[in-house]
Amino acid sequence: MKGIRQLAKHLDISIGTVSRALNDKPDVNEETRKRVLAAAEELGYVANQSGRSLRQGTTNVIGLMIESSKETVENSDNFFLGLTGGLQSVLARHKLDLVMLPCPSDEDPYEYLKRMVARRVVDAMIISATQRIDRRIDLLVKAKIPFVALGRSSSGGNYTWIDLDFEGVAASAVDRLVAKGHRRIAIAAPSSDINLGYVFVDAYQQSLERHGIPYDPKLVIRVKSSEQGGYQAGHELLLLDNKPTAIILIYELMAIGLYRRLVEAGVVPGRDLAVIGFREEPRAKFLQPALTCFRMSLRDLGVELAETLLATMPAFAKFYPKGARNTIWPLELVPGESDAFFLNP
Amino acid sequence: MKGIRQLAKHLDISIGTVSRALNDKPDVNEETRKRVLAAAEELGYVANQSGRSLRQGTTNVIGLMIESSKETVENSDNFFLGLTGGLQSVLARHKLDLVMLPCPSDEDPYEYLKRMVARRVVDAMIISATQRIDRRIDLLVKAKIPFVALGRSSSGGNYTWIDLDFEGVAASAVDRLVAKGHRRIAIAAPSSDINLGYVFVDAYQQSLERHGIPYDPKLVIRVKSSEQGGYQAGHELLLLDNKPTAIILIYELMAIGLYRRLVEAGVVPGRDLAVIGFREEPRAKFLQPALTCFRMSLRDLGVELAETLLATMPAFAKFYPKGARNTIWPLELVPGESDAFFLNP
DNA sequence: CTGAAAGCGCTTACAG
DNA sequence: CTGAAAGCGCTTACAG
Repeated sequence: MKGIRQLAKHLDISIGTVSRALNDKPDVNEETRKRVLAAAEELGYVANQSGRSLRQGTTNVIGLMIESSKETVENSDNFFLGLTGGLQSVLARHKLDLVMLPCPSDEDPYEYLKRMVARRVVDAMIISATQRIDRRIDLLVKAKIPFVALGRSSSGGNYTWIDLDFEGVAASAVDRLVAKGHRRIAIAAPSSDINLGYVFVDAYQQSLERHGIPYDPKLVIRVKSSEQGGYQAGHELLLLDNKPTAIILIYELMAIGLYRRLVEAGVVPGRDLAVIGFREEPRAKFLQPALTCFRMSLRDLGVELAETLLATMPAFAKFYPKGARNTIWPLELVPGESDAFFLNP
Repeated sequence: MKGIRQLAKHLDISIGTVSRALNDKPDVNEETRKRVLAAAEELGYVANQSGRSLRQGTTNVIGLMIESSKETVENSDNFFLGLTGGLQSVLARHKLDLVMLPCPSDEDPYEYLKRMVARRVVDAMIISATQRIDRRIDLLVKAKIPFVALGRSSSGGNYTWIDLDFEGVAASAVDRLVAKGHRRIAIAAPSSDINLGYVFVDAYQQSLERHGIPYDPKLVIRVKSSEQGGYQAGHELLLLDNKPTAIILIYELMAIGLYRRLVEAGVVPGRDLAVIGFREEPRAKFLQPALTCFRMSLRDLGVELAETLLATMPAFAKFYPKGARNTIWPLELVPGESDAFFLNP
């Protein structure tokens, strides 16, 4: 089976009718439609996507751009794979397919995205790991490609995004620690220019202020968002003159490295130092003592991302009356033992 | 900037010349080529992929199919993301792009692949997690789509694959344990129909035989390929009447769950029970005592996969004289402490 | 309800 | 070296 032409010839009808039957258009004789569908199934005919795309001006493919830097590969969990389930469950309603576009680590993400967008391989894009200044957003806005960003940014003006509730996490963590008597609370923040670092540190600062605790820049420890970064954070923390009694982590895998460094130094998390981790993570689950952290559903986030994205696409907006919007995605506290103790005054 | 037509008009030359200049064809005036490239860069013109694909009959896209079952999402590490670096470094030589195609968990992988193949969204495919009987392979062979499978299978006859050296791992693990005095060696094997399970158990059996150790089916513990599976394996091992003194794991994350169950039972890995894990994994690195396991480079495997795939593609075979082939990918033993003790006779 | 035809944006023989 | 034209495989007004 080659193309629609052969299928039409085989059925002895025109290609127009075959196309209409296959695409569920009205005004096709039911009998004819059945014959066409049966023959297509039998001969394994499926319309060539390039032909469709060219004619329709739409690819019916949604791209999820992922950055596969060495750091991401070694340290990220399956964050993106976790999103795909929710994304696909929504996209499937509209017969849209999801493809993941891994940006090569030696290619500039901006150039990569530009190329993908210009070639029109997808109808819309999901980007993530937004930077404080992120030219990708300006690019997408300017190219008028529907998109949603997982993460806020200073770039792009009024674009559509969903972001995790870093403010809520920071406030909740600080409140919890202060309630247990902590006043010197450190934070491990990313050394990169990723936007969430700014948001998190700001929120941390404001939370301290609410409790009348002076902000000490020495307690903001800048490290890589990785297990190694967590180890490094532990290391630097131990070198501080006026040691903090608690630390809040901004990235899930940091906890593993941090615990490791603390154990080496004979410091017991949850007894000598209070630790609050970020996102609950299968890999960090077995840490002893159990890590206090925050829970969210990647699947639900995927659903929200997809529905928000579709709301920005002219062809689907009507199904999503909530419209393109900006959403702060909540996380739920999961109390553990890593911050259970009360500080003696 | 819309299409090649506008670009040509802007330059006041024909679209044919524009196309030839952009595609590095010979017989284009150097001056003209420069003008075209400059104008394309300036106006941000990149050829529409659908138009190219339709005309050329090739998409210049390679698909990497990944299955995103709940189990994979929660437990697999970034195995696939780890491959992309190596894959892309080879594909970039030929201006081929890599897309990851995540099969929705509620869709049959066979149907998903069939749809992707029929729509001609990719020129060639990489599949993985091959089953003992895997209809996807028959499908790809029949459809004459170039492909390479990461994993052997009984299906498909003489197809192109790369697979890990499970035989070598099993032999090396058994030899090592026997040398330390072990005679009752258990193995945690996958409960699914994935082909590597068969290969691994067979190799384990043969290795025992070489040492004249009788095969005891009770020592083959079938569990899920996950951290939880490892926990379960530990649990079942502890219930055995005639307990093994050693266990070989077939999946990297099992070690974490196994350790957890052993610790609960007061059984110390590396003292009371010898443990040999499978692939070295960042997440399992911090296990105490350090896990004896096997190392491989995902990046190098990605390179090998890409080069093998290209050898199966008529347009690129000439660059890869080694041709389409079947490769057993070696792993290197990384000695740890988890099996360091000698068994008292 | 169906068919004939146009045209989506490209690349590529072919002619000059 | 360049231009004019055909045609890749579809979908979709348009005519009947």
